[in-house]
Amino acid sequence: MKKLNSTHKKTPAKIEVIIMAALECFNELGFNGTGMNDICARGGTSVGSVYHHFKSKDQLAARVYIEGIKNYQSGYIEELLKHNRPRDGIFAIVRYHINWVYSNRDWARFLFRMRHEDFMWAVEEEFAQLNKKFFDTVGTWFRKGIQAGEIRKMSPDMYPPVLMGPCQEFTRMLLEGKTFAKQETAASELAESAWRAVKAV
Amino acid sequence: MKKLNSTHKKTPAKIEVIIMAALECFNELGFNGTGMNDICARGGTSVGSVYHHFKSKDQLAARVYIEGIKNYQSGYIEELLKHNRPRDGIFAIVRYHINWVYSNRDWARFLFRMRHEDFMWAVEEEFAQLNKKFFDTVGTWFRKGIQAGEIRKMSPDMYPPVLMGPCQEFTRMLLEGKTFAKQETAASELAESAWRAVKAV
DNA sequence: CATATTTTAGAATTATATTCTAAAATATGG
DNA sequence: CCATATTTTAGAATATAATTCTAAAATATG
Repeated sequence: MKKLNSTHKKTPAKIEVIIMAALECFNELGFNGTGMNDICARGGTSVGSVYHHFKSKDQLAARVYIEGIKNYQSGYIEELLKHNRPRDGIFAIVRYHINWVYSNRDWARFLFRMRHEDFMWAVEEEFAQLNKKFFDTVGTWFRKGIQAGEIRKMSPDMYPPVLMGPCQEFTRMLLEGKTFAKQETAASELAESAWRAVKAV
Repeated sequence: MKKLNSTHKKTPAKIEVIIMAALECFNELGFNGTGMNDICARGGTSVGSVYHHFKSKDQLAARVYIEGIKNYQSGYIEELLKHNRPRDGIFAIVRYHINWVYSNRDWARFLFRMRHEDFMWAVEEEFAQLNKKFFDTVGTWFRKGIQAGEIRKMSPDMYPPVLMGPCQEFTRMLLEGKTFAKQETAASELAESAWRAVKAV
């Protein structure tokens, strides 16, 4: 009559509820402004329950972050791999980034705001792993274009900032309410800029 | 025999000591990881004293931020105004940004990490003011180049991200230990990229 | 020098993240 | 379906750390 490590059927759903409640609270009240109370209230659950599923407030926030970054990265890779020519790939990922932020504002806001929070140490290892895989894939894709002479040579570390820096900054402004530029305009102008910055000619 | 609002001679020095102690603690231990205790210990002062000069931990952190951003922005403007040709100005500010980060790591780390912290609401107004003045000045400078046809036309909101986004991302990587690129290499490659992205031809 | 004001110090208070205990719910072998 | 080991929930108790408070010390100025 012994059982081990089984898990109740509704547990994954409950965890998801807590994560979404946490995401909303953190966005509305900030990390420090959010009490475990607030999360429990919004998720319709109890302190004990939350602590049963998550080791700490930090762990919880970190899980939220991982959830978001996974979604972003997987879509990014999927989009990139649809294309072969450097120019097409660059336009695609810039567009992807901007669209993703426009249609996942809550997640995007959380990812931007929390990128450097203390609690990220709670998932340092996992986060590094995700990033490594992500940058490896992207790097491999771009190497083709560089070797084919379609993308100009720079120190390898410069490509990510040059390509994605502008959309990062633009979407940051967007989420801070500092710009109301149209999605379409932004996407095409930033993609064009990125392409000019790296194309070989 | 009545006096009002006078201030002891050593007060400004003390405030500076507290600010530097706070900067170091926050960088080493994170905002939440830092106790008022830690700051007092490092600054050789007492809780009561710190609270006499700063309304709260949030206020203190926010003052540190403002101190740092003022230094960064004033140097930036000074550098930009030394130049007249768009290309020269762009090279100068990219270089300035990178050099500033290399030679003010502590401040830079703090500014990056804390940009979206809750406590920034404590100085929202002042921060907005600084940014407005900063962007106005920069905007005015660039408008010349655009009108002279040396810089291509884009939505106005795109210039800041296109010009500074790459160095922002690069220096972020630098502070996270994700790159060891040489200061000189980074500066020239990123400046060149920025110039290609916006030049008219 | 006298005294109003500012500054310092540290104890007391308050707020809130975390731990703990026990009850309720659930899964599974029989 | 039953018995029971395990997981999950709940909320009270505890611990930690920010903030407030009170009084003493230091300082500026008429």
